[in-house]
Amino acid sequence: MNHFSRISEAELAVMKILWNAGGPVATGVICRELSDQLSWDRSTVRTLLRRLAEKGAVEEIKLEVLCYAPNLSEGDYRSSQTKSFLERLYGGSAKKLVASLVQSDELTAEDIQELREFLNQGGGDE
Amino acid sequence: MNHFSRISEAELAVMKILWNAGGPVATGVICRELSDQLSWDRSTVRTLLRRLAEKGAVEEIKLEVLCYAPNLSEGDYRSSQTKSFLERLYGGSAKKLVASLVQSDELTAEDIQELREFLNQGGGDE
DNA sequence: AAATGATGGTGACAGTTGTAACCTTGTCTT
DNA sequence: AAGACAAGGTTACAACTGTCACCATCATTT
Repeated sequence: MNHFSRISEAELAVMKILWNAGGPVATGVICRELSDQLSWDRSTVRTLLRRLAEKGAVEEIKLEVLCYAPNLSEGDYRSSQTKSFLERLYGGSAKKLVASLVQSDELTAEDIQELREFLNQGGGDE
Repeated sequence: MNHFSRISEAELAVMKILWNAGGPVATGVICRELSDQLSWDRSTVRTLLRRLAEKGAVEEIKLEVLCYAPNLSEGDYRSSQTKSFLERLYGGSAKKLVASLVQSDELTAEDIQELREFLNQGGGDE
């Protein structure tokens, strides 16, 4: 379930489009969107789509026209990436990560308050 | 200060050794350590060191023998990586990241307990 | 002295990633 | 019909990564 982990930076931008769309999206639509957003060439985007399909990260659907749909959810992807990121940089210590976030001002005082509440009420397991 | 961001996965293992050491570390020491830990060949490790030096991520120091020392701190690296990771996957919302950590089963009960304590005691600001 | 082992220099090679270009065919416009 | 476009197929190419191999030299051991 996580051998999709090898989604590259550029490929991720494509995935985001697919995640935001409800269903399958046509090649042309994806290309135009990324061309607008990031000035990527149609060829470039199609290469990324092809590679994602080869990796199994998206499904290629033949409708009127070629369409693509994600084979993994954004949530699942985020989870697996977060897990490996945590492992790689913080030796798996979520506390260290959060401490780092707090220290670098990525978390506002309100965020922290919210998180406290979140954790103190059923946020955790138990 | 963050054009070092392009440290690869394997290179990171080398950096960790350097970060853990107080001062410059000899090539041989690094190679032996990584050979033990990860069964990497001496050549492999030396290639990584060479590339890190080319990128400016480490300094090559000529003592009795070639030694290496990091050019950026682990903390700085973690910060910059965390920031970009946060941006890429959570649109910059640290709160979402933490919520995701808590919700997914990535954290053990103890992890969560630690986080609670961390946030409840001086963890936050104010 | 010859063999052994550590150190350093350099080259290589396949897989991944970013970034297209070129060509063909079907369709829509004029 | 002829030209302009969109869509799809295929190829390319350089930079980055993971993994070494080969070679020379210097010091140490036998």
